Amino acid sequence: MKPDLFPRRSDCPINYALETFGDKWTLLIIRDLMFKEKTYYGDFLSSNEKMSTNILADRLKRLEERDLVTKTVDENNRAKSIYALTEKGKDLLPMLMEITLWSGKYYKKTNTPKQFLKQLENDKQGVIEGIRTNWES
Amino acid sequence: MKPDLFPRRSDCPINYALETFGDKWTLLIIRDLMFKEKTYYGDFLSSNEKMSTNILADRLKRLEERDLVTKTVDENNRAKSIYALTEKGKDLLPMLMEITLWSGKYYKKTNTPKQFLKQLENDKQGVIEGIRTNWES
DNA sequence: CTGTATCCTTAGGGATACTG
DNA sequence: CAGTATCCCTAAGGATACAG
Repeated sequence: MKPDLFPRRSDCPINYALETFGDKWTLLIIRDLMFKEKTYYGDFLSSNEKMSTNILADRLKRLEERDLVTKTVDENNRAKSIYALTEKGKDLLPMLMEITLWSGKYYKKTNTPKQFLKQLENDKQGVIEGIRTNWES
Repeated sequence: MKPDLFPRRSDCPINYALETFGDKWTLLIIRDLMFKEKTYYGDFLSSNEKMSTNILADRLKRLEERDLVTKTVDENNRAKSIYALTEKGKDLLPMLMEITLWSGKYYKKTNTPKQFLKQLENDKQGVIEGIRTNWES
């Protein structure tokens, strides 16, 4: 793994996380990779939040630089790339689950089904498959 | 509790979280309130990340609007205010712990002691006191 | 010291055109 | 479709002055 050689405001772990994915867009890409099995450039563009192409390209590049995401050529269509989470990226799952639980508790309009939040609360391990099948677009 | 009446890009819970505290500064204030028991305006300014006064004022206002933080007059010195986490704010603790664990695994320079990360891993509940005593500034 | 306000520069990001 | 590039406006935010 590449060393992290980006300028930092401090050595605080919270700050490290913020400087790695702390903006209004990056975590949406992680979400799509983790829960929606999106893999192509166009997949990310089609999300509800409507991110623009320059932002997407920029964030994918940053995620690659920070070793959260890999970019490989699709052998079935060498004109496009497959984006995938690294171990470092996949390890954000527990954090994403906690975020989902928190939002589920306080954001009444969340599109995550109530019974699914309950299931998440009871079994925080090994739920990624459940997430993938239950998550609404 | 006030209803959430802010414009949203989507009803996704991850997106809700991003629109509530998804920027490079807000979570640092939450961190200071949660782990360092900072309560005054100047306390936040003195953190390592050196946020400027206009940013701090703006973020504190947003956090109040979103019911993560309360602002009350200090009866010992009525010229200053005491900032504190609401239940909604305190409920971010599990997420902050997961962030700390993740950064501890991948950010080698983190100032969080190794044995403390191990303790956090083993006992994710009821560790707030431990965090407060072990956290380095 | 607690905040607010202002000035000003840079970064974020929407729209869209363009290339392979 | 995948991805880059440009145009241009707005938001973020550093520095600093100022008021209570």
